[in-house]
Formats: sequence, C-alpha cells, structure tokens
Amino acid sequence: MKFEAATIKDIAKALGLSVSTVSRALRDSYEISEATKKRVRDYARQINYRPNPVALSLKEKRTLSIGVVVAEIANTFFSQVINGIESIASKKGYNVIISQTKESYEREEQILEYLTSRSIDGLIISVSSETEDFSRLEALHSKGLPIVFFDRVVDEIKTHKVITDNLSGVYEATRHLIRNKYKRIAAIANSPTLFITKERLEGYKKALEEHNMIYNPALVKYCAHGGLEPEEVRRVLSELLAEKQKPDALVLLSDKITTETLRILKEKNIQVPNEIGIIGFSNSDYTSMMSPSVSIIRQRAFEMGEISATLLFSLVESKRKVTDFELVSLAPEVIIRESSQK
Amino acid sequence: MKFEAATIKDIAKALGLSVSTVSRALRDSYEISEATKKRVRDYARQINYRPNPVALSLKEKRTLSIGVVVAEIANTFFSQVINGIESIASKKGYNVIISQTKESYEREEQILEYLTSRSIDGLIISVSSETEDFSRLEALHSKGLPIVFFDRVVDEIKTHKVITDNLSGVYEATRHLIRNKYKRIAAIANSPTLFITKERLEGYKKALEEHNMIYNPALVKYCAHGGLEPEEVRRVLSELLAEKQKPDALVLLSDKITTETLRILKEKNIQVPNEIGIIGFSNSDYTSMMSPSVSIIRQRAFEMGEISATLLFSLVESKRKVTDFELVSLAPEVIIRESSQK
DNA sequence: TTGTACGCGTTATCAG
DNA sequence: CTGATAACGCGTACAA
Repeated sequence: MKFEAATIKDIAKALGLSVSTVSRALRDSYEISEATKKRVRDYARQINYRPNPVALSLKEKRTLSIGVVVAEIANTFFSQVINGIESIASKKGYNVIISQTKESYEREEQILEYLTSRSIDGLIISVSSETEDFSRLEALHSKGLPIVFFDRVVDEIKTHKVITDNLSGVYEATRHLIRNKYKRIAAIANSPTLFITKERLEGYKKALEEHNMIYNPALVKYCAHGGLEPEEVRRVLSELLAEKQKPDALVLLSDKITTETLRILKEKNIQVPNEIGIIGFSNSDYTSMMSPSVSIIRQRAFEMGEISATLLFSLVESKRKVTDFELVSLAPEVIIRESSQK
Repeated sequence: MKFEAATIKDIAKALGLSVSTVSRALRDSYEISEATKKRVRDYARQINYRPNPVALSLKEKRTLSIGVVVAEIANTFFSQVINGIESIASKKGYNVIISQTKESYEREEQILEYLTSRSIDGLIISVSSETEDFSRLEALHSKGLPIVFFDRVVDEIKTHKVITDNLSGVYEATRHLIRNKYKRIAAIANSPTLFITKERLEGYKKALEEHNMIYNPALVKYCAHGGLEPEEVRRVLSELLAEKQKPDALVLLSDKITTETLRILKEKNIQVPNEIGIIGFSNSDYTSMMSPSVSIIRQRAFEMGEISATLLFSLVESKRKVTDFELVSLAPEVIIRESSQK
C-alpha cells in the first residue's frame, strides 16, 4: 500500500494557478499578491500539504540526513553517543540514520557502500574492530563526503576526530591499582588492530614503567571482536587465571569486556577486590550500584556525540574545502570505587 | 563542500551513448548488445558509479527508509528493540532513521511532522509518556502510512502492535512478592495515561485481589515522565517511605524507574530485600550482577524489534490495503533473584 | 503579478 | 539495437 500525499501540482490544479505561482506563494515570495498567497496558504493547510523532501533533496543535492555507524546500538557507550548526536541533529533539522557493524568488516563495507551512494550528507563512524583496510573510507573522504570519526578513529584519514584521552585514562587507572598494592596487573583489550587499543595499552605500559614494574606480554589479552562473541572474554579470562602466577588485578579496556568480565567473575564466585582487583571502561550507571561498586573509566559519551555532530555539521555546511582538522580529546572520568581497593 | 558522484549522464557522455542506453545496459536489458553492455559496465565500475537513491525514491515513491521513534535511545530496553529492528531492516535493504521524544509530546509532534512528509516508508513507534492526543498519528495512518506500535501502543489506532504481556508479567511478579510474605506492596508506574501503565497496574491489582489483599491507592505512584525527569522518582519514593505504614516491597513498572529506584535505595542505604523487597521491569544484564541480585521482569526487547520490523515490512510491501491486524503479545521473563526474597 | 520551461537522476514508453 | 522524451516534485530564471 502506498502513502500518497498532496503536491504543489494538486494545489495548482485546484486553485487554477500554475505550479510556480503556488510554489512562490508558499515560500512567501514578494512577487505574489497577498490575495493569492492567502488562497494558496489556506488551501495548502486544508489539505495538509507538505513539500516532498525527496524532491528537494534531488534538487538541492542534499538529503538532510547523516549516517551513524557503530559496532552495536545496544551498548551503553554507543547508545549514549547516539543520544548526543541525535540531540544536535534534530536541532539542525537532520535525520539520523543508524547502522551497526556488529564488529564485522564485511557489514561495515556493505553499510558504507549503501549509505554513501548519496543518501547521506555526512558520516559519523566508529570503525569495527575487524577493520584494517580503510581504502573505502579513504575513497569516500577524498571524494568529498564529510566524515567525523569518534572513539575508534582512523589515523590515516585526515578529518575531525573525537576521542577520549585513552592514554591518560588507562594510565591513571593502572597507577591507581599499583598504588593499591596490586602486583600482577593484567589487561584485557579489544582488537589489537584498533588505534584505541594501542593508545589504551600505552597508558597501561606507561604506568607500569613509571613504577618500575615489568611489562609482561603474557598478561595482556585481546578480544578480536571486542567481547561481542560470547566466548572470547571467557576464554582469555580463563587463560589469565591459569597463569602460573595469576594476575591479582585486571584493567578492562572496553565497555563490553568490562560487562562480560564482571559477569564471569560473579559466576565463578571470584572475590573482588581481594582475590582480584577490577577497573575498566564502562558507561553504565549500574556499576555504581553493584557490590562491590565497580571502579570505572567513564567516557564522556553524550558529549562525544554532541561534539562529533557539531563538527560534522561544520564540515557539511562549509562552503570551501576544509583542510584544518580538529582532534578533540575528552578527558575520561576515572571513578574509583570499591572493586579496585583491597 | 559537496559530495559529488558520477551519474548516468556522465557515463553516456564519456561513451558517446544516450542516457537511456546506459540505463538499460546497467540494468542488463535484453535489448542492448553485449558489446555495449560491456563498455558501459566497465566504465561504470571504473568511475565507481552508483545509482542515486534519491532520484530512485522520487521516481518510485519510496525511500527505502523506515522511521523509529522511541522515548530515549540510551535506555537499555529501547536500544535492544532498535537492535532488533535494525537487524531486520538491514537485511531488507532499508535504512533506519531514529528519533527520540525524550517523553515530550511536542517533540513527538515535530518528529512526526518531519519524518512523515514522505521521507519514510513506514513507522515503528512507542509513544511518549506525555502523548494523549493521537490525532496526528491517526491522520497519518488513515492516509496510508504503514505504522507498527510496540511497547506503548495506541489502543484507538487499528494496526499491528507488539507488546509484552504486561498484565501477566506484573501479576506474576506481584504474586511472587505476596508469597514471600511481603504485606504492603507498593507500585511505581509510568504516566497513568499510557496504555501499558494501565495494563501493568491491572496485573498488580489482580494479584492483590486473588490473595485477598486490599488495593490501596496511596501505595500506587506515577512518574509522568517515566523517570526521565531526575527528581520524579525520588519524590514519589520519598512519599511512599513517608507513609504512616510504609511499604515493605516495591513493584517498579518501567526500566528507567527501576534503575532510579535502585540508585536511590543504595544511596539511602535502605536494605534490600529485608527492609524493602524489589522487583521491577529491567532489561539490563547488570541486574544479575548486583548484590543483592535484582529480580526483574524482562521484556523480549530484541525479539520485539524483530517482530515489529517484520510486521512493518509486511505492511509496506503489501499491495492491497491491510485490514487484518495482529496484536503480538510476548511473554516476559519474570526472573526471581535475591532482591525480592526475605 | 503570474506563467513557462528547465534541471536535479533515473526509468519507462515510444520511435526509429 | 539505440535514442529521444516524459515523468517523479520542486524551485527558479526568464518571459509575458
């Protein structure tokens, strides 16, 4: 069944005017008499006329839509970012088209292929953990599609980027564990190919080095799909706990990994913070309500969305080619609670 | 700056053909010679030609986009529903345009006004808690816009609806509290105007009646904005705790209210489940990891999204006017944990 | 003050 | 086999 709506032509016919007169009357052009304007406006209201945005888009070569690509919508961090993006976009009169990669490069390719064939005016993206080939993004970017990266940014592509100051966040978190007498601090990270993974691990290493603790690669584990595959966190956690000298603390380097780890520790009845100390990325309010309450590195997700959207619109609305790009780095909140203090 | 892409016309010019020939060649029409087809296809690939979806939309009177309207994206329940919707939509080759009402009728009006001026082929909506006037939705619906309601459905409008079996969920939850010797069971609900609020309270009343407990209106409180306004949950909770005979258990009738209540109880250091028993709607995995773990009524959110989307596409793709509508009622999972058993 | 014609990108129809 | 033209809905330069 089709959804039919009135057009300018319908109004013109009904009122015995030409379409251009109607068009001008509706846009309140000075060339149209008040009498005609009134007739047109009254009739338009009566039949509830709305201009067809598709026709406008075709004409103006813009869609008033932006695309947002994230790994998973139902992830607190991403949904908060989307919240921020939507808040700005709706004020600007733009639609927000959401897609999720589920951490798959293939899906990401499909989405980009699909979205960017001119159905969006700009793109805000956090790449999937599998993505290592940025050529399609690069191609789109060099063709003039405005792109803003957030969270999982692509170093090679020169455009606006909004990230958390991952290094200091993790540095601070790790340092805190060290000061609380944890001796064997392990890290569970997202895919090693992600830029943010590298940054976060830098923070971890920096804290260890500054406190003369040796960096032991055996204590660093990766989840290629950021914990989205059900068993990957469980596997690396088992590996860690099976070490001869098993770790006494964990730094969890992504939201999903934090959630999964907490679930597994609870299930295995491992005592936090005594048996193992925990601090990790999380944007869930529930971490404060748990017992023990969970120490977290909290990203300014809503703000990140707002800033990303604002930067994107500055690109979209810019008349000239922008060559000066911003790298916005937001300080995370490192919130110390019970899970990291024995 | 604009994002320019190649068109059929560019190909035609470059190859010295007419646009119609190029169009047909690309669509592999039988009337075109293999040689020409090959030339066109090769060149199209070379310049990375993609048909302009906006032009297609104008011609075909469809946008391959659906609109999704929820109260708040960053709410676990809604983000899980959106996840389900997106999963189906992406398979069907549809874009998902997301908007949030933030529980405001005014915003909902704006969104509908905007979205439905032919930029979407169908709408999936859970109305805002403020919405009492459904005339715009009704108008859109009777004009032929396919609509599917989920969660907060509109009784008056005849179309597909997907809901949780709210009554039995709450009935079962309340009965469970009664069987666990709770005597003064209060309920905190979303706006009294919402259909689901009525249903949920029916479940509450039914359980009380069946166990010969008197229904005391003083023990039922409402949050007009579903807990989105920061202080509303705190206020009603204070009122309840100030009752001469204060309640010894709470049934929390929406996700947001459950989260807020748990936060406040923790803050006030009120002992759960002894001082007060808790069971409430929640779709957050964290409820299982809290201490005490929280008993919940869990909606099948992802599934609800999948079903809503499937039903919507059946409407969108239907050739004739559909008059036979489904009301899908999904059984919630009532998960009994520690917070409701003293 | 109002109307005609064109173009945005595409496909369908009709001509050749 | 290929090309010209109309149409989708709109806004605007140009004509009247």
